[in-house]
Amino acid sequence: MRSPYGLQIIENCVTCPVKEQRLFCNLPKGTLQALQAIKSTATYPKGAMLFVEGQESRGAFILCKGKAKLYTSSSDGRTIILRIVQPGEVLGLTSTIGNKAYEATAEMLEPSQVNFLPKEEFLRFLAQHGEASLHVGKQLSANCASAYDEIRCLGLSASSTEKLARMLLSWAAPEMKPGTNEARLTLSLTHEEIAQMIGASRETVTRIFSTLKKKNLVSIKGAMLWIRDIGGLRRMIAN
Amino acid sequence: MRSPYGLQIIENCVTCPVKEQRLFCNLPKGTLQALQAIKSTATYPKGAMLFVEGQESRGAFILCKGKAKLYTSSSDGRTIILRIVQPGEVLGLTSTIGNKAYEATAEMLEPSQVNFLPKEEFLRFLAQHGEASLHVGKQLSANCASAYDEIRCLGLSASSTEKLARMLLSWAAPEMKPGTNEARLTLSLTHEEIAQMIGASRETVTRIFSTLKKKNLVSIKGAMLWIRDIGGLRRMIAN
DNA sequence: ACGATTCTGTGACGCAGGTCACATACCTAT
DNA sequence: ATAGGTATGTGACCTGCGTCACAGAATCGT
Repeated sequence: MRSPYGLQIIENCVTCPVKEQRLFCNLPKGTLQALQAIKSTATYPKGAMLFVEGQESRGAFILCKGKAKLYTSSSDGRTIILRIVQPGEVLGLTSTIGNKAYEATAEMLEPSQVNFLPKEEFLRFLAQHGEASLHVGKQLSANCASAYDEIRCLGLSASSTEKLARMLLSWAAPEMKPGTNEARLTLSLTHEEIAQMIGASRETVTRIFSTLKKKNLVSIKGAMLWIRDIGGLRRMIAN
Repeated sequence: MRSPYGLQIIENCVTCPVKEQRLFCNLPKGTLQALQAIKSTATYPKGAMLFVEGQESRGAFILCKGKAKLYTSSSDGRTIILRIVQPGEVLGLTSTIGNKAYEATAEMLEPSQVNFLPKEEFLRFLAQHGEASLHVGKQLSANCASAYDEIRCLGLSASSTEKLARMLLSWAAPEMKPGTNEARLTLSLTHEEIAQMIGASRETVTRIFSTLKKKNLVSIKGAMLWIRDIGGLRRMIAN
């Protein structure tokens, strides 16, 4: 089946072709069947919001395809991005488990497929499937780890340049083969959004990219970012 | 039984007088007995470290009495405090569940009692007691929430004054009776440590406290901090 | 009770980066 | 193409706060 936005839908969790690579979805068959029974699938366009900060939690969302950003804002318009959510991760888990209001807003960065798990059914499902509780634990644990990484980035950096370098390196990490001093990655965020991840202004991000290019540490064509000198970037952060 | 440092030890989890008020310890009797069987109790002086960032995780620690700080440092000496751990909370849970190295250092702020749960036994215990897994989830969920709060504080604040105001208000929150415009609390952290929580320098913290006193928003005698005007403090943060 | 640490308070100085104000480049739709 | 919106690039200005350098207070250990 095909949805709007040209998205190929994954209908069935049990036969999902990529479940093994995923933090939450890699469950035994019986458990997946139970999950399949309570989930409902939907697709969203870019810019759609799964939930908004402060809403009472309705349940959790498994991101099957696409990307999302999770952010909070202050009333004076400032925004900080808590994390970028990748396929296979679960959104709204903290609030659903803790039975609290959503602590952030989830907005799609691309056309995406999402499986919704209503709170009541999901909690009942967890109570009956100990295996799944463990996966919830692992997902929450990963959320914590990434939150701590962000705190490290925000708190330990002496300058915005350092924060940006940290970010680029953390993005490059998955693509990096040991031995090479280069990495290629497509950056799907705008300078504005990058600024919101590192707690800086949009102009500062633009300026830092300029000086990085000038120093031949990176080069950019369109959405393509080449890191030419990973060692050089590393030397910019005091770690 | 009494330990060094004049600490009255809680020997038995099953008969623990305060377990109900605690996030993790409020478990059914049978589960608590199983927990009791695998835990080992120890006491630590101020300054002792339960674990150090980067060590392979040995297990989780329940803080029964006392307080601890959880922090990471960069190699150039900068330090950021991730959170202050209160009695009844579990330390090292993220790393133990995620089976990764400890992502922070845990250091006692006061003489403390700690129950240690070795990794293997703890994971086996969780597999056998679904109820406990839920409590683990709740603790992890609380950890995430507090990490997100810290990110909000670091990222959304326009100034260090705002960050400090946020911190004071979050500390005051539990003590506050609705209607009053005052709160009293004892601050057990040094200016240096407060600075490490909000990502500022020690001098800045001292200076901000000076101006807050000058504006009659707070007053300080020794470790006692009176917030005289909660509304005034709130008006300092853009939220 | 003693010095020895460890905390707190304050001045002087410099610069990183926020803000404002534009100019230009890039998409997307009609 | 053309236009309207969004993203990027860059200069000018100014201020918050980090750093250094001390001095006084408080706390600790023996």
